[in-house]
Amino acid sequence: MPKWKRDDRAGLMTTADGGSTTPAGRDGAARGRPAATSRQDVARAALDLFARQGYDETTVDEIAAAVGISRRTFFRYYESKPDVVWGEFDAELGRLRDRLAEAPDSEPLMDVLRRSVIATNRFGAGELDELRIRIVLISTVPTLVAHSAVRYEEWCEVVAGFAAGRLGGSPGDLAPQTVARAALGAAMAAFACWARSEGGDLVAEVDRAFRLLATGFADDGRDAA
Amino acid sequence: MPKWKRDDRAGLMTTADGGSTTPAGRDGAARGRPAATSRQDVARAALDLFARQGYDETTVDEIAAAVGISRRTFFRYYESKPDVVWGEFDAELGRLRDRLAEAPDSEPLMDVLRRSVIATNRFGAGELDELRIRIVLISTVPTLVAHSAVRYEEWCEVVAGFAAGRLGGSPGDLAPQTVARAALGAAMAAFACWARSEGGDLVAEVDRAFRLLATGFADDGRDAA
DNA sequence: GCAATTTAGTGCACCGGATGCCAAAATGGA
DNA sequence: TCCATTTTGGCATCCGGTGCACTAAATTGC
Repeated sequence: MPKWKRDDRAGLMTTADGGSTTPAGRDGAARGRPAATSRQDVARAALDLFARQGYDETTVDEIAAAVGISRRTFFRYYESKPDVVWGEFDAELGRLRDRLAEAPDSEPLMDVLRRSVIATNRFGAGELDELRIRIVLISTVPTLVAHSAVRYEEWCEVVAGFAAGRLGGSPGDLAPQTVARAALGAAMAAFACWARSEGGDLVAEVDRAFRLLATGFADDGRDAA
Repeated sequence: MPKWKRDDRAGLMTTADGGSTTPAGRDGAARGRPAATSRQDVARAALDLFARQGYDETTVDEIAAAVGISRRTFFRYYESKPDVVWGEFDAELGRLRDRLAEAPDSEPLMDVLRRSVIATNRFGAGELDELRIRIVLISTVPTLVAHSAVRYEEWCEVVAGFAAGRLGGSPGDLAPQTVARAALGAAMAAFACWARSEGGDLVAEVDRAFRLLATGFADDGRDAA
């Protein structure tokens, strides 16, 4: 039995770098050798290369060279090349989970969902340019589209858990799953549309998409509000 | 303006093996060297191995050995390892496109969608076992979840095209995109639920999911019909 | 000032998927 | 028999990713 390599990436943390081996996970008194760079710096260099020469045309070695670390070290900052584009997704997902949990029971399911998704995606004006680059990459480069699916799966689990609490039954049941995956679809559509267009408003797009979803498409798309 | 460099694997055929380099694409008079095996045989051997020892634990070399071809030849039958699990998806997608196009304008959007998705997924009793294996793999093995996203993207394009025709505007607009991705979500939820449970009815699950979606979730999930 | 400890970085070997290239095999037909 | 045609197969190569052993730099306590 060779048994090289199992997948076993089960251990995901809710907050960014939850005490793992990743460097740059320090705040106060720095003990051992200081980190040569930071996740941010790596991401900046990588995104820059991606924008200039394309994602698939940029090798990990190039990114590593650009920030002055070795290839091996790159993989200590990010688990994989696609992860650079996703950035601090884990933390964001945790915030979404919290918001959903804190919502009052009186508030309708879809309202909570729309409000929470919007709230976890409020970005400052300075962040929007980079966000757009990230989203365009994620939604157009096949390699990234593929990798992203795993992230979306985590997102769906969170939403399905919340929906199951509201609708009854377990998160794996059809209704919560349908709600979760449809909500994901709405969010993806909104983000992609925003990223592709020039001067749009992200929040407005997300809002529209979720209201469309809540109303249902039975009336052939004449949306209220 | 940076160039985003698309992958450019655009050349996908609608019918299985539309004259590409893939072997086994012959029907009548065989001229050159005969193909050593068929896509079906490769798929059977591969799925068998996947079921017994797991997807990630099965290498392409093992599959190739099982059907008695070389590793290199395997990649002529299937573009990639995940593609084996997806099988003849391209053909199915083509049929969906046709059905959507043929639907009468009088029929409501969501009805057409539900009916067409169900129609393209009617399987004989003998095919259900294999289908279940495929779907369980696709929806649980991370590698396959990832790869599948690219296929789903193609599916969404077809549905968005149809929705744009009904709603007006271009397929890239928010409304058609939201419809398409939400529909995809419903379909995925239905398939996954069916595959995980034992004695369920696939058609019934898809029907339920799409009706749920059409109604909208605004009323907190008390579904009609 | 000096070990011990802690943390980060590095080099190397190796795996597995995927691709391009070219030669070898197997067939039908002139 | 020789040729065109088509598939196969081996080989080299690329790239992402991982395990392992080892080195480098900093802090703490003596």
